[in-house]
Amino acid sequence: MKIDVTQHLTLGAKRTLKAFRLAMFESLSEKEFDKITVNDICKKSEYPRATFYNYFDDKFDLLQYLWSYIGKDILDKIPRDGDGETGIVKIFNLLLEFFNDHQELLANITKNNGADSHLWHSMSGYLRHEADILVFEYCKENDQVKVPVKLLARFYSDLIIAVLEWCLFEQPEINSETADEYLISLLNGGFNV
Amino acid sequence: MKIDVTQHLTLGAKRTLKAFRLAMFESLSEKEFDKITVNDICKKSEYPRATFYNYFDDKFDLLQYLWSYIGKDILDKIPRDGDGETGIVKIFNLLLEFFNDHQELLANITKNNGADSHLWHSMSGYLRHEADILVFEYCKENDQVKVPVKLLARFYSDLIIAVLEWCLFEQPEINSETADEYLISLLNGGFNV
DNA sequence: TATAATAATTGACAACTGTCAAAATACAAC
DNA sequence: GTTGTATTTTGACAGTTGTCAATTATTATA
Repeated sequence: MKIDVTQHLTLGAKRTLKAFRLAMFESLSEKEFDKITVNDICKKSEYPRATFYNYFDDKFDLLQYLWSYIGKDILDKIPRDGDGETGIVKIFNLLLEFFNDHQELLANITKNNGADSHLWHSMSGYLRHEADILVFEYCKENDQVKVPVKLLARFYSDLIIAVLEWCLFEQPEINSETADEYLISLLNGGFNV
Repeated sequence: MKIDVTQHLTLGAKRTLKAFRLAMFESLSEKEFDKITVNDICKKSEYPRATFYNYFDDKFDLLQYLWSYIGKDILDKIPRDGDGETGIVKIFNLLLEFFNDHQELLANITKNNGADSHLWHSMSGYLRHEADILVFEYCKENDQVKVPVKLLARFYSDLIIAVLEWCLFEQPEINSETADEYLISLLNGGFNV
């Protein structure tokens, strides 16, 4: 990203960002990500290529920005002051709920691409990163563990994404109670249940 | 990959594959992956671009092939008939040992790129995939778990890669006993130790 | 509202990408 | 060895990428 979207943005910048965001989102429902070119985005948004590169490094960068824009909705709902296991389950449930409420977004991702697509990897990478930051806050308090806190947080965010992926792609008809059971089972170690 | 390297290869094909493999490996120690172009690889290997595209889809594809070629060494050492927890620790130890024995490879990866680089993601993605297949075999036997076997295997392979990454990038001076402790702690759930 | 400073937009450029169909080479059967 | 077939190699092409320095528009201040 060439500019800092957390800083104050002029009207023009907001307008341009919005146009690129929408163009990418629309393109994603039309063809697979690999086939989308910066030219496509520019034709759709009616901006010349050079303008695109004033804002983004490349199309991957725009995608990342799109996720973070969409993701704001989820992140705002998550309580900052959770406690360990409960907090993790909470984050997981909010993510699962988010995708249930945004079927058309999930459809876009799955449409021309599977769970192995660059598209999902990009989105799940973003979610994992955000989850990692939150979980780290939860773990910090807990100092009677043998494992470094940063590693522990990574472990939990990996787990959240793994179960989320399972629910979205392998078992879409799953109910949220079973999903939570899976999560908690793994949280307590798989072989020793 | 445009050809099937598991089938019989002619002398010419082997020669060409080797040239590209070595060119990529050498390039990786010279500059960061993002900066390496297909042209660079072709200049180094003394083949025209079109020949490159007869074998690989793009430079990412060549990289993937390079990992699988290098990875053969590790995979061959891993026992196919492990049992649950012990098997997972065994895989982890072999991976850690492999990187200790191949410092120069790890140096290449780390040189112009961190743990967040495309380079390491590509390699760890390959290792995770291979670990997943092996772990799945280990888990299949165990039918008293509440969680789907495929999800369980994914969970364990994620864990192996997470601890491996920790050892290689965050705590390179770690001894293998502590590393195993971390792994086993997480294997039994983090909060409940 | 006039002005200076700042930010956004632009077309043109050189380099890189991936794909042909044609040419050259290697291979197997006789 | 010669022949015909299959594979490998090749140069040339059209399209895409990312970067300039120059131009235009927008903003804040007087």
